[in-house]
Amino acid sequence: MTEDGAAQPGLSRETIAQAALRVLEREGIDGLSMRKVGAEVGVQAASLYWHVRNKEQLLDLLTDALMADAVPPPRTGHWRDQLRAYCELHRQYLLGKRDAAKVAAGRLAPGPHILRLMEDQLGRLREAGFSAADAALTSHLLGVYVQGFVLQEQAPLSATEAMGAGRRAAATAVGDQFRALPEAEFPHLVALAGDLTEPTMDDRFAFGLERLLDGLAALLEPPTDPTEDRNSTHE
Amino acid sequence: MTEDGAAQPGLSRETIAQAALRVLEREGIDGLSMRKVGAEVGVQAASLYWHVRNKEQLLDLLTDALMADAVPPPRTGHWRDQLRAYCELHRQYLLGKRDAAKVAAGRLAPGPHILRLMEDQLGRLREAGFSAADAALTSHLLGVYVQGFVLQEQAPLSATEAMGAGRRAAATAVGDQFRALPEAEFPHLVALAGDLTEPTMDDRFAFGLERLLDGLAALLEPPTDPTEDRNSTHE
DNA sequence: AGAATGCCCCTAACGGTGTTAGATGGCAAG
DNA sequence: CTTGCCATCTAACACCGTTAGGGGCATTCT
Repeated sequence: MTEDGAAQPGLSRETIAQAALRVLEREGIDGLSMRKVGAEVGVQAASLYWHVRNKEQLLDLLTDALMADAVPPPRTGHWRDQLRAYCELHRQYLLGKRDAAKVAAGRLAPGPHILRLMEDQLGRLREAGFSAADAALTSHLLGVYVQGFVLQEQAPLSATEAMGAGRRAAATAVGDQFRALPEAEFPHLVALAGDLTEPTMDDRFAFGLERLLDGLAALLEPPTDPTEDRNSTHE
Repeated sequence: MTEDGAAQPGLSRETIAQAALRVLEREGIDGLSMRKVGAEVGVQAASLYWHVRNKEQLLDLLTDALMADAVPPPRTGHWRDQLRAYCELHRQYLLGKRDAAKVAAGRLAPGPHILRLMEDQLGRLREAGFSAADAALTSHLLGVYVQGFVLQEQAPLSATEAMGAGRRAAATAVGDQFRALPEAEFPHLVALAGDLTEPTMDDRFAFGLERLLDGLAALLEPPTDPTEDRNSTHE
């Protein structure tokens, strides 16, 4: 009854996820509705419910599809460089897709693509010398950091940014806002207004990442003084 | 015309934010609608738009209100202990309010309560000896970590958990799911299934936090070898 | 061959959503 | 008394996720 006739008769979860990906890129997460995804695959919205329990599950599929074409960094060099490259790549993949972080936010979707990446990362951690328990905890930790960071990075700067000002202009506007606070009550916010707003997102990401890697390195090669408790997890 | 008559004639942004907080606690973020918030303050939904530009701005207000009764830890002891207490408290406050992390996710809402906490935290970082730039970056970093972590922590475990199984039971179910993967393709996921699913959220949070604090400590007291580049930011 | 079964999509509808436009009442100032 | 602003109202629009039930089409069973 549809005018075009669906291209492929086989309408699978995978097809739907890729259609959702296209709609997401075009309309953003607020414009991603079941009706539009249905239209994208040439089908009524209600028909999607044959393949998918509800929208939440579709978003789970979409989250995994976001990582479909992610390829891990080369497996050479120091573990620290590998891990850094891994996290930077993860960030770049999220930034590359519209609203990716918001889609994936607080979603535990162990689909095939995400499992593939986890497996790869765990292998590197084990090779680097981390214990089984530490490797597992570290993998989770890095995932939390990258996701949490990009989520904040992709967020609009409240009222300022949407008005057409660029990211950088918006940042200085926030800086002025900090500087305008009552100095008696917020001395540090006033004094550090520049430091809080000037660093680029790349700077911030690198800073946190290096701190994390330092902390992990300390875990791998414990300090010379054996009396101090570093709260490491031994297997 | 309303049957009860609003308690207070003064209907301010603050009043609305607190009403939204009550609705959030009762219905969760998916049940938080303008109509329900309106009903909570004894007013039609459309009337809220006199005080608030749109729902997004109401959520900004709500995000700040979430931190209204947060009180920073005592200002005594090692900076490391203070910072740890700070992050644990931040996590506890988020966990204490229903869906708090989802509300605050990817939202830059520098309201009065959040500004108060930032100011306090920056002061401690400066006292600990961090440079202005490092203090600013560190504050951002810790915020990202806690928010990102709790966001994941408050997320439902996909299909498993909603069915009535507890958090712990759901975790072991996910563990079995990992163990059931093809061992040739996912050797580490199979081997580390237990390590990945057994740690409690408290364990995971503490692990990441200690790594971060280690990394920050290294930044504060640089290693003896001055040739190595630690990527610290000097002011 | 004919019947039955399941798959996959359809139409129609329900209750709810955010948001806007315009009318309405009350209260303060000129 | 009138003017005008503030704050709320009613009504409506377009859209949302989701469910119920119908029907065609292929395969399989008798």
